[in-house]
Amino acid sequence: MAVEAKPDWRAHALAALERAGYRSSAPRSAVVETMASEGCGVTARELADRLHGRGIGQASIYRTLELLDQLRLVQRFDVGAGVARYEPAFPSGEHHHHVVCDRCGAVTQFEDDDLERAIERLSQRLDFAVDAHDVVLRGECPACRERG
Amino acid sequence: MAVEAKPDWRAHALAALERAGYRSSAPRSAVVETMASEGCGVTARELADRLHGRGIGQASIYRTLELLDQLRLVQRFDVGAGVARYEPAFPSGEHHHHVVCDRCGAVTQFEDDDLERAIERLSQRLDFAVDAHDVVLRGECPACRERG
DNA sequence: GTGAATGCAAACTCTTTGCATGACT
DNA sequence: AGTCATGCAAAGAGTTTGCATTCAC
Repeated sequence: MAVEAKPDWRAHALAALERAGYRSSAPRSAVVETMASEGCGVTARELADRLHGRGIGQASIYRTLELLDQLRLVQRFDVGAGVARYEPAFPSGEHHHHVVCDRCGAVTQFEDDDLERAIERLSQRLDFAVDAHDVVLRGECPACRERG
Repeated sequence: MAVEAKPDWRAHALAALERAGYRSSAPRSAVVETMASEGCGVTARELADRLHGRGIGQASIYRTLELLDQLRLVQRFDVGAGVARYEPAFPSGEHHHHVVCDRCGAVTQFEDDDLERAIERLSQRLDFAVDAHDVVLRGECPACRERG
């Protein structure tokens, strides 16, 4: 738990917010703080549940997440079920994708250069100006497989 | 409009429902019918709006879509915004993925063998027993690009 | 006739918004 | 002081569920 997200996303995010002219406030800091320690695949509701005890309203959570998303400080993704998940995004542009367990809902991440290359080549032959992509794999996680 | 989905998904779907022991009913037929003619990327709400005039309740639409999804007769996917989209699925397993325009929301489909191969290779080195995948690209569609 | 399927409406969940209050610069 | 940002609560949108009724077999 509480493993710090790689380079120091927390500081990066707070600096970016200030640079963009947004005020520093308790809710914003708390969201950044929690996402930095929480890491991958947090939902707004989870953040809200955790931060409500500190007197932070859910509206601020959603507003902060929207803000962070606009500034490209977090990446938003869906694994179905109509709940948005968020995770820290790094300026380097490096990223990963997700595998979801159909039985227990567990979300794990992975990276794959071949996949990235295939998507890049593919993007060039499409009419669209592609600037982002999401890949979600579905299946059974190791734990559920063992359970039969 | 009303272009028939390739091999005859309509007949295939109705037969599969019957074979699985489900009763034939007006709502189920209407959903299959509409999806066959509508094709790619329909939302439950769109179906409901269209079929409500024929005295079909939205609950039946959702229930039928869930059923078709379980039987793998439709593929469900999300392009964000928290709305589920559905489209006919073929037993051959052949499928495609989607590009979404960030500006106007237009959804287009594409296929790519390289991409499929990359995902297959990748799936084998993961702990998960992967049995499905979704890929969503995002960007600007040709029309929006021209508009600047 | 009997049980499955339906339609309606209410309930739920996630997310967004209006507005008065409070906080940062 | 002047705004920007917050919290609360209500409103929205999409989807699910309970239940009496209807329909397929």
